[in-house]
Amino acid sequence: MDVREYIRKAVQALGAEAPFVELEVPKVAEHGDLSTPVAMTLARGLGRPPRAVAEEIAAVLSGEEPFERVEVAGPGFINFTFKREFLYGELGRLLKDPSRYLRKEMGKGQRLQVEFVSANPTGPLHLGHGRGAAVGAALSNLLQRAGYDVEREFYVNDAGRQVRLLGESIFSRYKEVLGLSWPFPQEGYRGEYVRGLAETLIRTEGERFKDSEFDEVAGEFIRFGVEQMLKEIEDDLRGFGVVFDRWQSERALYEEGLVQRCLDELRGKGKVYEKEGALWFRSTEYGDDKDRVVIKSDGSPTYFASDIAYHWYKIHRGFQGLINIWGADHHGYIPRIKAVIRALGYPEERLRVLLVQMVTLLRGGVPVQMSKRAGEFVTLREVVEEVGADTTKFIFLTRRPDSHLEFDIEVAKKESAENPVYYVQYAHARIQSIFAKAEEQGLELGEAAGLDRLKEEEEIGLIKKLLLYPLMFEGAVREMEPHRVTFYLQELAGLFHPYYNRHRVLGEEPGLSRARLSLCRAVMAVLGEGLSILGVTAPKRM
RNA sequence: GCCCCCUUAGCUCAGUAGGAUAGAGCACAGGAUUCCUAAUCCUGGUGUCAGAGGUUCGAAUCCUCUAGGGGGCACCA
Repeated sequence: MDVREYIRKAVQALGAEAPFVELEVPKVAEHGDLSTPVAMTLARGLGRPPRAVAEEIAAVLSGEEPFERVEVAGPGFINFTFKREFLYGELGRLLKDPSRYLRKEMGKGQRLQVEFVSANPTGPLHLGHGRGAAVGAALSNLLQRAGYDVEREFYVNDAGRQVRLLGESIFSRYKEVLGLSWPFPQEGYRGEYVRGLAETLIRTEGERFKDSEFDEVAGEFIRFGVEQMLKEIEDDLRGFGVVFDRWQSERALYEEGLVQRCLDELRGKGKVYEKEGALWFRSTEYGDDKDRVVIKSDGSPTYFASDIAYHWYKIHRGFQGLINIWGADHHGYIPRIKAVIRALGYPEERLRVLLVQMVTLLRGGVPVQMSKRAGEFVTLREVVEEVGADTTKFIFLTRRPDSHLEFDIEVAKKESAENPVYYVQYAHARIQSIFAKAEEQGLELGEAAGLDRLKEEEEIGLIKKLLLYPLMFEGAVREMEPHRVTFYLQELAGLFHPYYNRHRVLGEEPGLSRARLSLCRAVMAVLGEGLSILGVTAPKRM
């Protein structure tokens, strides 16, 4: 239903140009099925009153095939009402090839990389990581359906201080379990899982590190810890239904000389310089507050060094767009990384950073106390086990990522009967069940036919909503906002359930039943498509 | 001190690229099932869009200031 094309042509007939034709669904039914304020936007440039421009555009459009009525209203809106035959025709197209109708080609095979979660492999994933995972996965799915070639990547910070602290924490527990002692590192990881790791190590490696100093065996402890934690993280993510295409190790960036090569390139471009024994990156040249240290005066690299190399490497791997999904606490880091992109000679739009805000965990309205230092926190795994992956994801995806989220475990569970996710899934399951019944009754499903039998108000409403999916989809892709899908699905289910209650699909005269089955099939296809974007299951039975 | 994000109904949140009379769910009250799944449906009302200025035909949306909440400002990661 590309109404935009009609409008664009009509605008051109006036000798004007509309780079983007805004379309909206009017809040009031009297304003038609769809509306555009384009005349008002153009009026200024044309130096003419908005209503006059609107009248002229409307005059051109009123002859076009899809429209029953084209009206000018208010300050200069153009309101469209579709012909029934047009709606049936579009529904037929949707049914004929749902994925073609529902997945608008926007990416043209452009390669995009979405990097998300990227939690330090020093502990289990917590709920905040879960939010990033849900958003990242849904966004990736969304972009993929828009024709982008998407890679999902997890960046593993397996170099540097944090993993060393993990190693030493394990080492200390290792000694402790063996009845020896080793001072626990100041900022070590105090969670119970560290003791578990130490015990595992004793089981597999025995007591052979018993008399060692940490420095002698640091490499082994770090490698072991990282490996175990990564395994656990990957498991947790799988349990959450989130899978990555690629895991990029930070350590590998060093080992393969990529950090060095990248810094050399920057040096060649004059973007880094030596001062006071350290190597600095000229980020002020790109609007950052101050230049940033890349290599410290003791010769060791900062985190920034590998992050520079990492982004350099991503671009060199041929991605036209990089999307980073970060926790909001990293937002101060954005100007620095953008500066890197520009210093390397690429437009900063090459990188888009989406921030995901913090999650406050509640249980029955009371905040759950978490102490990172003491290693006490509620893990993603625990929440998924208690609440379920579908519900957890759905809750994450019913909020804008950049606003704080209160996640009340009790509410998420208690609501389970009236939880939004079930509301949507239930619509899907109900339709499945109608089909099962129809099959029992030997009713031919076959090709969509007799759609013009759908005359009930609820049916017309459903059809219109279905046909709006592409408009929603396009907006969600453009703005990279998967939560729009979530809201759309709730609205669609909100039209289906009343319809289901008021009208019967089966048991009507066969022609009508077949038409209604077709409508149901379309609703199911759209629900299924949307849920698959969100990574939420579409159950056949509930 | 400087910077970023947030503030919309009792609660949790939407509000699509500046558009018309600001919306859902929850909660609350009452009702619907001999019939395709009652995880459903129907009927009830709710707003100083944090506040004050500004930009314009038009602002919850853009700009400035103020208040409140969160986060960030290292040769930390």
